[in-house]
Amino acid sequence: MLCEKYGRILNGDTMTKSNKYKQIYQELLEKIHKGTYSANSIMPSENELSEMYDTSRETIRKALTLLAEKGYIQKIRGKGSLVLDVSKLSFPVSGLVSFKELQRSLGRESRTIVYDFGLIHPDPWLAKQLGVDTTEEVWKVIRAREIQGERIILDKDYFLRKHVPLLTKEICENSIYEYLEGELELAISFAKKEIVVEECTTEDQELLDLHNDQHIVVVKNYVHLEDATLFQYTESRHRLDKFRFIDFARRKQ
Amino acid sequence: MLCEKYGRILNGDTMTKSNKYKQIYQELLEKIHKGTYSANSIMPSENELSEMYDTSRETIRKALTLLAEKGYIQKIRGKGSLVLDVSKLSFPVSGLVSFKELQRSLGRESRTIVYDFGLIHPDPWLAKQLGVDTTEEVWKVIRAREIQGERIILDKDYFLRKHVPLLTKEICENSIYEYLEGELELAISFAKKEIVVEECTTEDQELLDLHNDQHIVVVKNYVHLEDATLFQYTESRHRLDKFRFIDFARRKQ
DNA sequence: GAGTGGTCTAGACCACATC
DNA sequence: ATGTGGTCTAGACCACTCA
Repeated sequence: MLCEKYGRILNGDTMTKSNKYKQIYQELLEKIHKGTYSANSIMPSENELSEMYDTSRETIRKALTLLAEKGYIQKIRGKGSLVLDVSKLSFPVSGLVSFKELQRSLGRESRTIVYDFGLIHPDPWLAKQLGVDTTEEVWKVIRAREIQGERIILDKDYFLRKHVPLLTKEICENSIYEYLEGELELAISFAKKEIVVEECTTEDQELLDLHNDQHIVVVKNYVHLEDATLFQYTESRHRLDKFRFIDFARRKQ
Repeated sequence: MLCEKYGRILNGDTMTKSNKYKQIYQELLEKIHKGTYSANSIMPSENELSEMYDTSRETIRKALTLLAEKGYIQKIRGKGSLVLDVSKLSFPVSGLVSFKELQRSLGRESRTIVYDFGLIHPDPWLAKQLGVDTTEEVWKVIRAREIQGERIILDKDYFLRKHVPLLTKEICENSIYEYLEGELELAISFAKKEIVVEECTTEDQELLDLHNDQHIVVVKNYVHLEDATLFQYTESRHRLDKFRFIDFARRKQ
């Protein structure tokens, strides 16, 4: 039975947490990607799945709810769970998607240029954004993202030092998020994102390859930890013609 | 006990569905807004709530999960459910927010100008967007949204006639969404939103009050019904300086 | 009428935080 | 040691779809 497999995975060396419904979610997702459960067909019912995975129906439902929230299936009452067309949804979705993930999924050549990097004391505006006072120590990182030879995105990151003791230029050249989640195991919980269009600053013009654009798309990110404290403020400044944002919203309530 | 109250509400004339956890969600939300559960304090525990509402803990958890997904509380393991600062989250969040809701929440004077309205057969491009062929009948609605005397947003809506038999100019001048959900009780299920910046068309320049802008922010919306069929495609074209998008993303998995 | 997903229950054990 | 939220179970009834 499949349950044995989960047992082994869960109790193996690499896994730290048991999470049957997440394991089942991963397995089902694989089957959708491989076409075992093909687009526009109905998946096995919740009762069938709970037998197949030797678990309770509520646990299967948690796994299916995850799939539905991420847009892989659509549950239809009285009929079953419809597998949606994955190929149409492969683009990463709103939320905490990092630059590296984005590039990987698009398969493009990219490079990161670190312009500025160090510890500062925030000015009053930044202190307010971060919800601290101006005596706090803050990491400041200014990076340009180069895609196919053009500097497209200017990322300005500010982290609270008390949450991130050490940061190096090498880390900034790769993915800060990967470092934070992988090395520090910081628990990023939720983020507020705000998208507006602003007029270009001289900094934008110096650090990016703009084509006489007057404007720039600014994505502001406020990232919170699991205890609900704010620990990062980021501005991601995108050239107009290369900006794209996709959001997959599911009706709640 | 409170449960009696729910019993009455649920079995009353106006309610059609019993949904204990949604009722509890509404009650708790009210208490948060009223300050009974104040910002930065810990709510009653799940066990306490399940006694208070005379229900099982899993049902309380469903209500709390709703609150957390919408950003009103933050659950912290071992500690409790932290009430977040509602005043900072009052702006409508990503998803299926209609123009009317948005204006209402901002309290601004606004007007809708219907430029074009009628039944068409889609051209090949639109047919592809909607996932039908060119023989299908489609409602086409072109509206400008005027805020404080300036035409800021150009909305281009396309609905499949087979899902929306009747549409009038009056409905378009108000909220189509309210009509669809209120009158037709259409079950809108999920939407994909895409935000890009495009060059202005002559149509944009004619129908909006642009200030020599070369570009315009385009929000493309693909709206699906509960049976996963696509039934609406919308383009919302915003003047650069008035565009704002807010997204509240919660970490999943 | 049989099968589906949606809701609900009354337990249970766990990891974690606090005292 | 106690209390918290996170997970899981084995039932149950409901509204809905479809033959």
